[in-house]
Parts: sequence; structure tokens; C-alpha cells
Amino acid sequence: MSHFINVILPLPLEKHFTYSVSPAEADFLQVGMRVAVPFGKSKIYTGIISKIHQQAPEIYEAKPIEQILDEKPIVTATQLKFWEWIASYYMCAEGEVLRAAIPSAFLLESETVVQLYKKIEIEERALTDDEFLLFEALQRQSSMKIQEIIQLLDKKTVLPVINSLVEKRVVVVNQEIYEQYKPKLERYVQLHSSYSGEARMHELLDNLDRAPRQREVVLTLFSLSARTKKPIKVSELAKEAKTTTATIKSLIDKNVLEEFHLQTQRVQYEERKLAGEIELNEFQEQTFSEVEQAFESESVCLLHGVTSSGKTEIYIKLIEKVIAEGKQVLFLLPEIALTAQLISRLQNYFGEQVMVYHSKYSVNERVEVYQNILNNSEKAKIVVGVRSSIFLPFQKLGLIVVDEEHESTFKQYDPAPRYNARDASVVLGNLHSSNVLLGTATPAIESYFNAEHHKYKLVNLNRRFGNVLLPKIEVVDIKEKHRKKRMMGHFSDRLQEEITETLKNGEQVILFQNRRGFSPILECNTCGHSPQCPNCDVSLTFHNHNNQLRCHYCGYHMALQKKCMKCGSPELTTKGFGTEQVETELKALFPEHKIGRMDLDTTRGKHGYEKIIAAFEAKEIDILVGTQMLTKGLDFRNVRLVGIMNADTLLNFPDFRAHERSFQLMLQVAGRAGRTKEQGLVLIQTYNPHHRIVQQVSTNSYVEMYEEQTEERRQYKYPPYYRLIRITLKSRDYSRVNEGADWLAKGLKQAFQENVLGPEFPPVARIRNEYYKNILIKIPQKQSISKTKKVMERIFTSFKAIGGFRSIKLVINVDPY
DNA sequence: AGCACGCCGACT
DNA sequence: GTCGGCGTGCTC
Repeated sequence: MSHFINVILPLPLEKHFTYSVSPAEADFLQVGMRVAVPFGKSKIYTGIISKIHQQAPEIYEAKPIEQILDEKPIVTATQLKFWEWIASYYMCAEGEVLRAAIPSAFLLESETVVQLYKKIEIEERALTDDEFLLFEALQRQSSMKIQEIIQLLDKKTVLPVINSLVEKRVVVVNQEIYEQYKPKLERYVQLHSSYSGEARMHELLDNLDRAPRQREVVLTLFSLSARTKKPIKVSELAKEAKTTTATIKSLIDKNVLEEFHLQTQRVQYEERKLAGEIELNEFQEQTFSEVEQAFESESVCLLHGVTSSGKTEIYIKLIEKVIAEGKQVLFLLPEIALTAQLISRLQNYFGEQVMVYHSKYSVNERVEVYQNILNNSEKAKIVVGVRSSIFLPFQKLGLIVVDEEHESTFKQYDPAPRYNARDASVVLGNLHSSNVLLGTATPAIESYFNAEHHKYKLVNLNRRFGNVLLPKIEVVDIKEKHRKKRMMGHFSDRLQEEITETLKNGEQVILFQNRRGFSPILECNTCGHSPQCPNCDVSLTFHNHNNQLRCHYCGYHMALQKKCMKCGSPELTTKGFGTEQVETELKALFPEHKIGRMDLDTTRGKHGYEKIIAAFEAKEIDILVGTQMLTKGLDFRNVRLVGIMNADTLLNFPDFRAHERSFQLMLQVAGRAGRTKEQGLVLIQTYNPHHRIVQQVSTNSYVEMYEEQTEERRQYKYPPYYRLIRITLKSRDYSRVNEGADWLAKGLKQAFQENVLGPEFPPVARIRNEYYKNILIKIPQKQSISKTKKVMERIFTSFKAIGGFRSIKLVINVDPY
């Protein structure tokens, strides 16, 4: 009886692939293990076993596997079910989910390398120019990857060259497999075995009489090993003996010492004192028991707690209970870098039981976190991470906390799977029979809607911690201020006044400037032309710090032009203003105060955020100017004033969620003010002081905002009443996109009638020389999602069957955000 | 996705 | 006339 396995490959292919295995292999293998398999002509991929069976495929012969890569499964059965759900709900291949779900170091892949054939005696004349070039290069470096050869020869098709050289027996082609995960090894030393025994030791010390440094090292080693009984690290010994590793090395070379390696954990935390018990105040206590009660009847609970009401303490108490039951906890955050404060609070409380998982970790660090969770190790009881942490191999998940649940960063945009970690964690919670807590000061309309309609439980907490008053919010009408000439640049007299006042009292100021739609561009005063990106349909934005014009979409950049590129006029102005301009104006207005800026430009690099935040906390900065980043969970004690430079750019964004987002953003920024006893102040500068959202922010009326917004959404058929699926067509060929989009929209309209919108060009219709066009499908609540998707798939299949459309890429975004 | 096969334009 | 471009099809 022959045996087979089905394998998921990390490729955007719908199917699983079947390989043959020997009876012994079949006996050893388990679902969830990795195998290396040949795929196509010459490539080797890592796949995950999804099924072990004995049904021989009928129409082809299964290839045998190349290699078994694991001794036990690295993917759990629950994960496989979860992947299946993600793939079907978000309309992508399971292979794409696999790519996103496990650390890339687990997915070793083969790469074609070209090497010289052993004994080469060739007639150089028999080679073409390209062949000779490659031959020469291979004499300098022993092996080359295809990509390197493409660069070397500067052409796209290099395989004919290589094949011809193979035929001429000049080179050979090999498949090199890269195991990417390298355990971190620490160097240890011990006395060489030949020196055991007292006599030999004395002899050794005598011999080292003339080398006092080395003698010292040996003596230190004795005393260290007597004290600790543990293996001695080279670095430790060097430090203790006050010598360099070179001295130790010479002892190793002399065979006095013996070197060995032990695997260590890369992800380590310094030991810290654990914080004591957390005392909940009366309102937190009340909320805590409400959440617990909620979990008795419903597995998902939405915690709506005003900013700085102390949600974190409640989370901690809940987590504590769950880990006491021996279960694991997943704590999801929108972005790690911005929430260092929260992480250290969790670590202070739970110590080594907390593990952090995010994209700035190296591939190796991620493997270690993954394995700790897989083994349900004590070090990974609580996992704090960004959206991709929903894919970690939890064994027994007891609670998922989604903090700042309204954040759009929980939705992955590119590449597939385009999942929303908040929504997916509800499904994940289901698979684990675990509870899910969604926490935020400004719930997403969808979440609040679910709570209202009894899908989730709702718990409110509307007291700030320590009974701090909510900040006073004041709206400043800048249209009027302009009329009365009370503006200095972008600062109203009112804002200047309050900044002065705040600084006088030694308190700090935060100024918020939305970047979107406000990036400065260069414009010609004579003809109105502004420099465009050659690859995308956008104006280049001006970056002061390096005098460059830059494209946000493709990264194209050029030096700042002195003359208009169209008419040659030297009169150029920068239009629009961003954080940089705010900063410049501030420096002029408050020259004697330190001003800091926090945006994408200043926070680049691994510790960019931390530095600025630390400087602000240490009061080295008086006024902090920044973008969205400022809204995320930062807890500054000394901020009295928060200024929103211009609310209108947020409100006028062309998106059905613009109002909801503006409300959330403004309220979140406002929450940064007055976190201690004194009441804070928020000034909102706007041209539309009577805008409903501005009013609702100033009175902190979430429910009112929710009701108005849902009514609008109902009327215009948007979520939460309708589900959305957006299809984007991409192609280098402009007319092809148009034709394809029209065809597809027509087909979809036959099935879904008026619930198909478009096709429409997005605001930026060309990116990296590819044209984009969107079609939007609205799905009424009553309409079955799975049937809708089936119909869509069918239409896509006939779309792809049409000759000219095959080169058009289709991007499907379910629940776009 | 990656790679091979097959068909048409700009160069010797 | 070929070389090199990309459209088309397949991968267990």
C-alpha cells in the first residue's frame, strides 16, 4: 500500500499538492510538520502537511518528497483550521496565509546557484561575450545566484547563457537550500580534560609562571567554577579576570582550555523587580466584574472606557486570572513601537511570562518566540504583539485582548491575506473557546453596532483614573480669526496665548497636524505646474531636511528644482503645510523653547520613537509636534495643552469612514491632555466650527456620533449594514484596465445589480507605472456571504479565461478599511 | 510565484 | 536573418 501526503505550499495557489512517501515516512509524519518538496522543474519549497492518506492521485504521478524538516508538528490543528477560515473569508490562497503565518525562517527555499565545473580548461574563444563575463566573474567568486547574474549581465533572460555554459561543461547548476534559522551560540570554556587531577593542575600553573595574564585567567576560571557550578562563558571569564578574549584564545590554542558552544535564547529580558499587587479603584472594580459577568454569557466583550480610565489595570487583572488557569493570553496592539509604555507595564507585572512579537524582530528572534508558544513554555504565557501574532501556535488560549480595537492598522492591506486581526481574533477565540476583549475609548462603529445588536457584550467605563477631569475642549474658528487678522501663520491668537500660558507654568504642549493631504508640494507661481512623479499619478512632495522632492508611493526622488520644469520660471512656492512647517513657525514664535517633532521622517530607525518619547518625558522638549503617532497610548503626565492645528483636512477626506476616523483621532489626541490632577485643555482649530463631528468631539458624545453615523451608513448602504468587497484591477496597460474593469463590472452587475459600484479610478490611478481601477461590491446583511463569494469566484474564472485580460492582476479586499 | 515554451519586433 | 521581449500555461 502506497502512502501520500497533501502539502500546503507558500505560494498563491488554490490547491494542496500531493506527494508520495514511503511507509516508514508515513508512519513518522504528522499533519503540521514541514517537508521540503520539489515543485516545478527545479525548485524546492517548504510545505506544511495538511493530510496523510493512501489515495493515489489518478491523473498524475505524485513526486516523492525531498526531505522531512521536523520531528514534531510546528503547526497545530487549530492553526490549520484558522488558516482555512482566513483563506476563504478573505478570498486568498491558503499558501498566502501560510506565508504570513509562520516566521520566514521556517520556510527554507532552494535557490539556483551557478558554480564553475571542477577542472576547467576552456577555449575562451568558444564563449560569447556574456558567457565570458559570467565565467570571469565565477573565477572571482565561487558561486553566483540567478539574481546576481541578472545584475552582472544587465539583462532579464540569463538562463540561455547559463544553459549554454552548462552544455559546454564550463559551469554546473546546483540547488542550494538555505536553512535560515541559526540558533544563537554562546561561547563557553572549560579546562581541557587532560588537566584533570591535582598533579596535572600544578604542573599547568608552573608552566604558566612566565605568562602571568594567562595564569590569572586559569585561576579565575577555577574560582568561578567553584562558585557557580554552571558553565562559564568566555565573555564572563574575560570580564572577571580583567583580560581580553585574546588571552583566552591563546590558552585555547595551547589546549589548556577547551571551547564549547551552547544554544541560548536570543530574546531575553533583563531581570526586573516585579511590581506589587494592582489595586483597582471602585469604578475599575465594578467594570472588572461586569466584564467577567459578560464573559459568562458571551465570549466577546467590548470595553468602552474613556482615555486614561485605567483599562490596562483591568486587562492585567483578567490576564492574571486566565494564566492562573494555565492558559495562554494574546494581547493585540496596533503598533509595538508606540506602546513601549504598555509593554513595560505588563512586563513589570508578569515578568518573564510576557513575550513580545512584532515585525522589527529578526527572523531568528521570531522563531524563538514561535517555539516558546508552541511548547506552551512558561516564558510565553502572555504574548503581546501586532496583528500577525494571531497566527502564533497557541496551545490553550484563554483570552485575547485587542487594545485600541478601532485602529485601522489591524487590517492588513498588502500583501494577501488582507485580514483584519480584530475580526479574525473573534474567530480565533471561537476555535479556542477563549474569550475576546475589545478595548478602546472610541469604538469602531462596527464593534459598537455588534454590541448594540447583542453579538458582543458592552461594558462602559467613563471615569478617568484618579477622578481626573476630562479635558476641556474648545473650538477655535480660524475662518473668523483670518478675517480679523488674528492668525500668525497657522497659529490663532488663542492657541498662541494658551501655549505661552502653559509653557510659563512649566507644563508641556502637544500639537497635532495630520499629514495626509497636507504634505507640502512645489508649485510654480507663473504656470501653476508642480513636479510630478514619473511613475505614479501624484505630485512629488517637498522634504526640507534634505532638499529633495520625493514620491510617497514609489520612493522616486530628485533634487529640489530652482526653476519650474515646465515654463522655466524661477518663482516657485511650497504649497500645503506639514509638521515641518508647524515646527518652523513654532521656532519663530517661541524661540526660547525646545521643540520636538514626531512623524515618519524623525522616527525612522529602530529606536526613533523611543528617543523622542523619552526626551519628551524627561521634559527636554517643551512642545511636541506630530502626526497620528501621537494618538497611540502614550501617557505623558505633564501635558496640559493639546492643539489640533486643522480639523478640516481630516473631515474632508473622501471616505465613508472619514467622520468616524476624525472623531476617533481627535478624541484620542485630546486624551493626551491633563492626565494628572489639573484639567487639561484641547484647542481645535477649524474652518467649520459647527461641523457635527467637531461638536461631538467637544462634548465627548460618542453615542450621538454613533447614531448619526450609523443612520448615514444605513442610508448609503455602507458597513455595518452592508459588507464591502473591493476588487482592484492592476495593469501596465491603461486601456486594458479599462476594458477589463468594464467587463468585470458588467458581469458582477448581472449577479448583484445595483450593489456593484464602479468601476472607478482611485485617487491615485497610477502607481509604479501600473494603472488601477476599483469595483466595489456591497453585500446586504440578508445575502449569504459564502454564496456571494462563490458567484464572484465564478465570474473571476470566466474573466481570467478571456485572452487579453489574463495579464490584469486582481486584488480582492474583503472588508476594506 | 517561478519557470519553460512559443510567438513577434529591433538589431547584425 | 537572430536575439530578446513578454504573453500563456503548468506546477503534485
